[in-house]
Amino acid sequence: MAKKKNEAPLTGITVSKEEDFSAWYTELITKAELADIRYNIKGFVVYREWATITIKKMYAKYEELLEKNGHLPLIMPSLIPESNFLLESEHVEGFAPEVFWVTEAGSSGKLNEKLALRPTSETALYKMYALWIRSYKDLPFKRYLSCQVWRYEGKMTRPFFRGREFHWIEAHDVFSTMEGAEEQVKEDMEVTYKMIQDEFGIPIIFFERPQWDKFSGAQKTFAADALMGSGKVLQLPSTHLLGQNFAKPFNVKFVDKDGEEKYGYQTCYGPAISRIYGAMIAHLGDGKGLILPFDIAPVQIVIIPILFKNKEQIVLEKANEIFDELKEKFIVKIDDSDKSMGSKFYYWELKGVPIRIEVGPKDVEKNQVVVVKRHDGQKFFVEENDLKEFIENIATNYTKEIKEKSVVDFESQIEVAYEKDAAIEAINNGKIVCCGFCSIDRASEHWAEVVENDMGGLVRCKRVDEEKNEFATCLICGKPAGCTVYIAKSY
RNA sequence: GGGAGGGUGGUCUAGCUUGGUAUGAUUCCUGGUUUGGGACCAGGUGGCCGGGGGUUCAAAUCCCCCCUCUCCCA
Repeated sequence: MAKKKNEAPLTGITVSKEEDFSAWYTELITKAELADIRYNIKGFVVYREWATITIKKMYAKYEELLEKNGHLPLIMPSLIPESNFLLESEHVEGFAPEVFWVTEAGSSGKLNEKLALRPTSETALYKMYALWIRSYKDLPFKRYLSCQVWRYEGKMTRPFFRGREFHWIEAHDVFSTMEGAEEQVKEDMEVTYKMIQDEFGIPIIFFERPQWDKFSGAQKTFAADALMGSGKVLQLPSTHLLGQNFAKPFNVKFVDKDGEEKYGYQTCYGPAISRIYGAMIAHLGDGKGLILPFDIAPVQIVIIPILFKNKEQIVLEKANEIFDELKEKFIVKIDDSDKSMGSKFYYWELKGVPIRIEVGPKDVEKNQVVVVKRHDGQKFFVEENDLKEFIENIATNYTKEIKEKSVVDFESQIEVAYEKDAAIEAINNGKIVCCGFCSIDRASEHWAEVVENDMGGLVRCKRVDEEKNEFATCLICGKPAGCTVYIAKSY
């Protein structure tokens, strides 16, 4: 960050999001008091009150929908014995480099068996699943946990986006057939659209990841990429078809109708709420600070009394009246601190409170108030008698409005490329490239490395919502194309 | 994984080259005057100068190690 010298710190944001995203994001985090990065372990940050309230609400929404879809909650230990962890070899290989290990305890010193701080909970849960699942009548078996996980990230960390500890939900489901598992993957994707796009206002597209980029131990991985504008994408939730890859080593078996013992078919789904929060504030925020969806804002309405000498009393009385009228349905706050009016405006805009109500002496005289919407700055003079209905109306539409504004026209960001040079140019122009590619099997991994090195983009791979294959040859190796893929820069 | 730059009251910082009482602003607290888009006056609180070691009569400053943050590139 380019530090400003000798400048009194204002509460507001001083750099534009478009000109310097990193500096903007850092200022937002600090000044809106979302995270405190002064906790002295690399990659670990403190989530402050304002962020925590919203994150808890996001969890609640997600959990409600998962439970509606038949999931039950669990709380699992955060330590996993090494012997569990080693059972599925591909999984171990993928996660081993990132695991925090607990090797010592108390004054007695070294532990007999080292314990992993869970980087994800498959190897903790499936041991238990093997004990709990007995019959086809137990299936489908759908459980989820809301927890934190630890991964020793080598990449640059950034609050909420990427840390060595993050907060997520993981759902782990078992089915008697492969078809059941495949249906679950589709349900996971629907849930993702509903939450991320409709509730949190972030536009996404699902891709089937290539074999070399899938979840370690999965048969297939489907991952949502958030479209962050300017062609860059950010991976958000992914859902994984595990098939019987884990069921066999963990012995997740059931007795079927025909009396035979069979292995279950599994899926897992992992929305990282902390990262979704980061993506949300980054995507929706503006030069004034946060913009939040209505339901998950820590404060939904702030009432600001404008206090003139000798008229404080009538204004405060009116403000309290309005507060009482709205507090049943909404989270309302009166800011009657002795700061000046203007600095209160800036402060609550920074905090992303969706609705501001101003009450001044003039308003009291006219039996009206001033209502301002945070996300578009629209200002209304509202008759006192109409206020409740007016606010309810804003509340209903607020999130829809910010979603519509934030939906990126995906098609306009795509550029079809038949030549590598054209593709490189398109990537450099901030486009997502659509092109032919040899295949998504491991054999093609080195061609993806070529893409990364020569083009600066990553193969996000096959789009889930289309099945086209219109390219004759692979853009990179020139052999017949096996599929149509998308290539984009990534955060 | 590679590179660059930082860490001094809560925050932003001056001082470091050339070692010698820690600089200013802001926040916060007290009192007063104010208030339709970042108010003002007066007084006050607040520092193991990121941590450890070394050199020195003397270290924020010089040397070594560590921690941590930010940014850029793969």
